[in-house]
Amino acid sequence: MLDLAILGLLHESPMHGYELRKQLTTKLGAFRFAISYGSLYPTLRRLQADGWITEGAPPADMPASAEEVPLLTGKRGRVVYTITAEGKERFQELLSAAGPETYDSEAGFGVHFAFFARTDPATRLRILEGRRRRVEERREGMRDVLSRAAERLDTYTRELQRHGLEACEREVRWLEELIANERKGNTPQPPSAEGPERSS
Amino acid sequence: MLDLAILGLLHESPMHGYELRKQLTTKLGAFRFAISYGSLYPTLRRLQADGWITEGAPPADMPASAEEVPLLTGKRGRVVYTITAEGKERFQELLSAAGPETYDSEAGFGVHFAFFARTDPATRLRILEGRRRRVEERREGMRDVLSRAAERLDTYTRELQRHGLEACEREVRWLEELIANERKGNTPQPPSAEGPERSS
DNA sequence: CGTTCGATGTATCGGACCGATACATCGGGC
DNA sequence: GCCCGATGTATCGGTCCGATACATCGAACG
Repeated sequence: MLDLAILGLLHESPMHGYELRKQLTTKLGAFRFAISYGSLYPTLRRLQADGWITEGAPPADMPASAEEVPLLTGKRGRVVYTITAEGKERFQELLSAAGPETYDSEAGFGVHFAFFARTDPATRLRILEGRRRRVEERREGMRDVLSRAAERLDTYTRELQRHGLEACEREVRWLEELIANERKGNTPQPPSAEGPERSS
Repeated sequence: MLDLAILGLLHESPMHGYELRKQLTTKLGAFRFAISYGSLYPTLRRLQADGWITEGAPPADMPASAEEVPLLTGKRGRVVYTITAEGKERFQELLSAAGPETYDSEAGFGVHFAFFARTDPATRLRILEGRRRRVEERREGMRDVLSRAAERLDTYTRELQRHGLEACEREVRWLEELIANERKGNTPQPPSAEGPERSS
């Protein structure tokens, strides 16, 4: 899961750890995702041991990134990680492997979703529908609590449930829009201004 | 954090592990919280070693729960955990200790919030404002990404950010309602039907 | 000119927590 | 009589976090 995120970011451009972490928290952080160095560096070393990334700038057979690497590293920069060809294969493999862990955790879904542009349409749909089902289950659970046991809850607990339920309902609606868009054309969000959420 | 949750639930009524876990995921689960047995049982043993809970039914000086315990256990039930007097003190202590870890994690905030009915008003306000500040920071981060780097993101990543931003904005609004209510009267959510969120 | 300070950068350790798993018992359906 | 799903206790390996310790760089300030 962290593997996927790191490989995906390094696929776009080589980076060192610090920058990598920033991108992880900003680009993928929307859906609750913040990785600490205590996870990042061991993972980087493991990815390196498995041959999916290499330490040091691309070894001259990748001149395409010659314009970007210096921007990120200066020359004071320390360890720059670059994805290998095997790493790119591994990335695609992880992208398609959308098991239950993809839907269950916020972070897992967020990371997969962030790389949807490089995911094949069938997998995209599978992930979105799996996620929707998962959130619907959560929603039903909260509805049950609120309808069947509301009088046994104090005001704060009830308000907490109400807010959680509302968040679930919004997410389901969001997912349904995305699924509908996915089924129609491939274009997920046609350039119709920035206010399609005003429909409700 | 898990300590607080367990002590709070056992404060209401003695329970065994299985039931405890169900309550943890339903009552406190609204704000993302699901504990596994791999955390629950070691924590129970630690709480027991520290003298905050005891194994076995309440030792006869607590006849008040005589109606509830059999409902939960039958007589086939195994280990029933009961909070001690020291445990109740510890619970109050943890309730008031609202450090940054209270605002930072979803789970931490959710658990504290669920016990607001037993938290003093000053602490309630402190927690709500701390949480609001935290979510506002997240929100600003996402706004920056969307306004300053939107053209560098693909459609899916942008949509992910947009959805995350919207969720943050909703949560801030929710927190502000709660804070306003907290400042006015103590009654957090007066019985004005169930639709105060339609104001927007 | 030095020096202090915040941003950048690499790295590790203890511990919290998860996910899977193993087992055992109970009530009820077939 | 037998199996099966819900209830119930417990552990283990592994993932990830939070705190921390460093070291370097550019800029601000006296």
